[in-house]
Amino acid sequence: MSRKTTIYDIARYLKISPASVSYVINGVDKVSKETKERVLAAIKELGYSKDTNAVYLSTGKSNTVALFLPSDDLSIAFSQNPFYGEFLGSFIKRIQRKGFDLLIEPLIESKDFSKWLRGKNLRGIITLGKFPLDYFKAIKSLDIPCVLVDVYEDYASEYTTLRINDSDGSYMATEYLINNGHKDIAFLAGNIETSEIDNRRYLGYKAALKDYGIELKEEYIFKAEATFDGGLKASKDIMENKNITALVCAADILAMGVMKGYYLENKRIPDDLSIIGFDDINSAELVSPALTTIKQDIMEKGRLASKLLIDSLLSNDTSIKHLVIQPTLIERESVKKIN
Amino acid sequence: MSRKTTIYDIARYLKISPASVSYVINGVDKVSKETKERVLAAIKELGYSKDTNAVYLSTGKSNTVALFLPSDDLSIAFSQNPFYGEFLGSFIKRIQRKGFDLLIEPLIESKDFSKWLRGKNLRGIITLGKFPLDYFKAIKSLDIPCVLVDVYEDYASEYTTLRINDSDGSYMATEYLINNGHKDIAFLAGNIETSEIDNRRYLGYKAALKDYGIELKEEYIFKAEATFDGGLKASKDIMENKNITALVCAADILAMGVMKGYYLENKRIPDDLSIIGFDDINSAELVSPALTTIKQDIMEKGRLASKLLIDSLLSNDTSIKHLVIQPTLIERESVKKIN
DNA sequence: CTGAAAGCGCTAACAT
DNA sequence: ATGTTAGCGCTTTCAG
Repeated sequence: MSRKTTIYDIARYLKISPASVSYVINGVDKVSKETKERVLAAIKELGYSKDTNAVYLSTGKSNTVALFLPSDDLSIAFSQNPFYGEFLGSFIKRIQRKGFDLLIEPLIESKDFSKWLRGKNLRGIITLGKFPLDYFKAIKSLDIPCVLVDVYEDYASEYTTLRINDSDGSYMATEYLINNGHKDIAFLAGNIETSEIDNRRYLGYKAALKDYGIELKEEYIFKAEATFDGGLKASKDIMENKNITALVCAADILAMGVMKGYYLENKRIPDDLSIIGFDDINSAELVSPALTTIKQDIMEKGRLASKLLIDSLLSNDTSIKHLVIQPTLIERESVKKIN
Repeated sequence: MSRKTTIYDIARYLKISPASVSYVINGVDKVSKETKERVLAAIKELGYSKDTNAVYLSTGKSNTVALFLPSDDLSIAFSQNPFYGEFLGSFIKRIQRKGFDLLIEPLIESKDFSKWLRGKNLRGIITLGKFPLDYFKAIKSLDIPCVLVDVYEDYASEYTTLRINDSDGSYMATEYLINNGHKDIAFLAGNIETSEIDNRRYLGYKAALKDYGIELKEEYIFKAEATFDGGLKASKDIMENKNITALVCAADILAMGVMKGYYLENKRIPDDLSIIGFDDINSAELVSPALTTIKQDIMEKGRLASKLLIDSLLSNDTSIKHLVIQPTLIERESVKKIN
């Protein structure tokens, strides 16, 4: 494999200066039409392509954007949470189309996070989920475009953010149940106290009940570890309360655990319990009955995230923006009309 | 934000030469213990970190490894195939631990793929799935370490490859069914003729039947589009043949489609049909009944892929290796013992 | 053991 | 319109 072609090779070949070559490559309008064409031809002929590293070194501007994930173990993160992969795919597509490279970084444990970060020479940053405040501060001190996806803490207001409207989502879910004749509607979530997302989803449930004049019963609120097994365990408790006809879950995975619990007890969904999930994960339409759920459009999320970042990258506009995505109801088979 | 610290800053600060600083940074044994310590201290104090771009420019060796995916649309690839995300997570973890950066690239349509590739200055390459031969040739001409994951075509033998043992997998599946008393075992796959993976899975099924003296019946072989809907459609045909008691599917997603079909007809799995899948995708344990399946360990796959690549990267050993991963049977609820 | 200096490929003044 | 040249930050001979 021969050495790669540089602008010097082209310049020598054409007996012109490297600068001229550089100009045509970068579309700087300083060269005659004729040389421009000759250069373009030579580029093809000699098989030239730009060395991005050299460009960076010269301009000080890298083309690398980093995506930070809130896990120190990427393999676990991606395998347990299909959301990451989907978001990544949607995000990366557009970011690359604009000529940026994407680096995927786990949440590294490091005192020198700030220093480490600086050494990366990033052009922009996007984070997914909750990080220790220190990390955000370090990112901020870099003074480069940055967008925070799915962070709900107070300090997020100082950054450009993107998230979905969680309370609207569970409001819709609850309302849908009510419209299907349900009054005894339970709610199942991970932890309303510690998870801001769960809390917001709870608030939507609560608001819907209130708006429809249905009393909120303390004993209709269930907690579980936010996993399939958590849902499975919770199903036992839910079954015990014979009055409950419907359940809104703060996550599909919980809903599926509950469905499993009912299946194992030979009870039927939606006959014995109407159930509605949240997220619309891939499995939601695979299970039987297919899960009615609140969909958060992850592809859309990825698209918006990249748009937010790219706009800021290209325009050097660092003003703070907050985008909220509206979820939608996906009607499938797990809710039964009663009365 | 102040300019980043360079080795010159450190050198000036310590009144030594940049070269010495470079030496200690790279562990070149040419500096006195004393200056070494002073440099190390200064690095901490001044907050220095290496500029990888400059290193590359100087040495010509980049630290970037690229992962190529066989889709021009990454968002679709990742969302439809959770496998990608999981593999990525597992792979990236180890590759980063060794200090390499990972670039994720879609299958770009380009006459100049070869040229484009060269401009990326990659240190190593890993591909996932099937690509046009031209692409592999271009990669090969780069003469850098490269590992092909899940490619079954003949030319793959010229590269280092990694795949699972598909025929063993379906052999195990079929054998398991036989051991559970089944004799009338159907097989469902995407397309045995065009997909080498499907073909191998078919071969394992066939071999198991033969070894156990069960006649292979043409009418027990079903074809479907390799999707959930494909499985759903195929379920109708399978139901019609009342003799069939069990089914081995070449993919979990197909199995789930079939399960859905049975559910919609008010038939029960595994009572009306025992079913076994292949892959162990995430949903496999979420559905009811949970799907018994052949697991291909994707985390393991990612780990081995990174090991293969890293070994070759660090040792400059470009000898060709072929690794085959053994799948395992995951016993769940979708197979019933009969007789 | 330490330093000077050339050079990696490109950009962007500054000259011509 | 085109050429010259000084960096960007680092590595690496080659001298001292």
